[in-house]
Amino acid sequence: MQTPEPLGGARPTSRDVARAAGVSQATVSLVLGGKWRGRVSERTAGAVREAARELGYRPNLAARNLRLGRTRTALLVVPALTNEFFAHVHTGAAAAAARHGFGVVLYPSPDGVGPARDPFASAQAALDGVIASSMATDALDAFRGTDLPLVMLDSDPAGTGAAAHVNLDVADGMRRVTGHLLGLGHRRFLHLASAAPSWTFDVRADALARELRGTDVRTVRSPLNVADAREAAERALTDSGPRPTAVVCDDDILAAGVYKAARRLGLRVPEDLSVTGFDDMTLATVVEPGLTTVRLPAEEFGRRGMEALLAVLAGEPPRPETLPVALVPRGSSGPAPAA
Amino acid sequence: MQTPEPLGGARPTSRDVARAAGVSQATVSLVLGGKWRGRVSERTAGAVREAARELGYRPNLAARNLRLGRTRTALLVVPALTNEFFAHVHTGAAAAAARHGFGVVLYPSPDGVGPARDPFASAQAALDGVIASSMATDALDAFRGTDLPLVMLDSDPAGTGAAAHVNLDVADGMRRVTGHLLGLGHRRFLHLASAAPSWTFDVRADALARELRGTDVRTVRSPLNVADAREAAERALTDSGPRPTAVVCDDDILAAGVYKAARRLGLRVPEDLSVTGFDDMTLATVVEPGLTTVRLPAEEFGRRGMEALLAVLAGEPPRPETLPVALVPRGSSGPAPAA
DNA sequence: CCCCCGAGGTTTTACGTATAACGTGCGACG
DNA sequence: CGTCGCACGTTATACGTAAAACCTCGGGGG
Repeated sequence: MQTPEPLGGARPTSRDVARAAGVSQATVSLVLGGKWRGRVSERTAGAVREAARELGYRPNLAARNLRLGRTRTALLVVPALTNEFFAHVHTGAAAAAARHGFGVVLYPSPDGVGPARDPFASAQAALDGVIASSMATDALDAFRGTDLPLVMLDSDPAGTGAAAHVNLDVADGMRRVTGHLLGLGHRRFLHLASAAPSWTFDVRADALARELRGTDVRTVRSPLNVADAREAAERALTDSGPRPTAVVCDDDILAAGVYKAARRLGLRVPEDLSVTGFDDMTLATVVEPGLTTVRLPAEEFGRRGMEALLAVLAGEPPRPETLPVALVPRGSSGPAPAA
Repeated sequence: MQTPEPLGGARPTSRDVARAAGVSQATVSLVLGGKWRGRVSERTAGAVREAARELGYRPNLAARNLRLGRTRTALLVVPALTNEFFAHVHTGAAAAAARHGFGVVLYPSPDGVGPARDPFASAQAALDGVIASSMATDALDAFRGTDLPLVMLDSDPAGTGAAAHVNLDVADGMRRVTGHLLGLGHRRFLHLASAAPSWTFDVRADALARELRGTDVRTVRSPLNVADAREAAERALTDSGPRPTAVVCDDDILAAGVYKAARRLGLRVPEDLSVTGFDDMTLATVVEPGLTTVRLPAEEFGRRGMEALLAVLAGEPPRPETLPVALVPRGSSGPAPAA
């Protein structure tokens, strides 16, 4: 009342609130921090809250972070948000973070536009911890030498210096895919694998090899985009030797490339060629026929990653987790063509 | 050398570096801040840098932010990153930010999982400014009363309290679409519009109405997902009256729904029904036939938004921009069926 | 009557950084 | 020969918050 809100002035500080409420800055901090029970009278607390509201007071996060030595901010390191899967991972992580008063900041992928030599330069926020996907290990090197707690998403528990791990059971996913196709009579396979190196793809390849032992399996690698995948698939389906009757893809986007290749070659899906994907993104329901694929719980994945990090920060022992996946049969997989 | 790096110790501060280099903390700050020319000798500067490297010194961002009163961090407010368009916007904004030593933090969408009542609670980082999409105006309300500089992406320059605007020329995009379809002989249209309220969709609707004056146009609204779009389209295509020969969609994802509806109804695209989208996301190249759509420069959009914010922060006058868009004709649009 | 205690605050300090203000020698110049 | 100024640093301070340590006053027990 005495001093009306300064018009062009800067943001009010806790001291301004204190002045307005006729108390000391410490009292403001106690009341607004919620630790005033038994230390400040109800009446005074009310006055402080009123003054804070009146002035539109917002605590200065930089000052708070400095004082407390922590920021309630986690860094999420993923290859690219334009990959729908990681967009969902982010959504889950951000939601879990928000529930605990945490924020999430993204580490821009190195294959993204900006070079961003120094990871901390782009992640301006001071950090409490890091969550990283196994598909972004190169970016992760930048964090060696940092004592930040690290949670790895889908990576080999051995070797990484991570404090905790959350994995997707992609081996089981691949087993379900191969089981499904074997049951449909397929014996000649093409494995369209991701060219990007990552533990998760190694696991898929191992599981596939183990399950399809004794059958005819060829492997081709492609970057994760439709054009390259189409080209790789077209080449593999036209070269010498008996043509595979099923193509198992490491990712839905690769499967979309196979659809394109099949159309060019005059092959019908699934009558002439069965196709399976991995991830179950929007894409899988949009293509015709719908894509048989493995549904990964992306949001849950991000959520668990964040919860694991919060647990580590709280000093709780890391409890390794592996999330189940599910086969989603759609129209792209059918009986193997007779001979 | 004297004091080896403390093993379980905390992060070294600039004072630790100063001690190790035998200088004062101020000198460390000067050298590492790059403002030492003419103030510190080459030899001393080298010693400081050496000591910093030795100790693995990282400046405390919270302290720096507090001291400088700014954070070099911007908030990006978008509906959902799982929408590929906004993932690209983020990529562009983050890249431009990184080039200027800025970081980007995302405001989790309100329709996302976490409620996140207080926007600043989830955006833990202190902020220098806000970039917001017109499709997230509801979330924006939370920032009223904040004196943070605001840049609006694709919104009406009038009315918003934004310091700058960057727009996409979606009216021109819609004109190109309608011109394309009119040229192919179409005279009966269905406009599958977004149910989400946003200036950008109003502009599209206005442009469409203006260009198609004198023809038969019906409008149906749908949320931005395949299932709802299919249902809406199927209903609109089967109700009474002469069937439209072309469906103009506000978004590629809606167009994917139309594909599904057409298949159900036994209509061929484009022979019986032409379909157009908007955005040109991955989806547009994956469907069969390829989707005729309007390409929006999403990454550039985000880049310009961030650059506009940086300009505002630098005190430069806001220069309104409108980015051009392009029609991408693919297989989904063909001549209107005879009669 | 004195001492202690609890309620209800206040004073003070520290977090780590950037920078304004302030020395301090030494060579040069009037 | 005084002193001016430059090269090279140092000392001191402020940013806004949280919280430990401290004060003050009134009442109750010994």
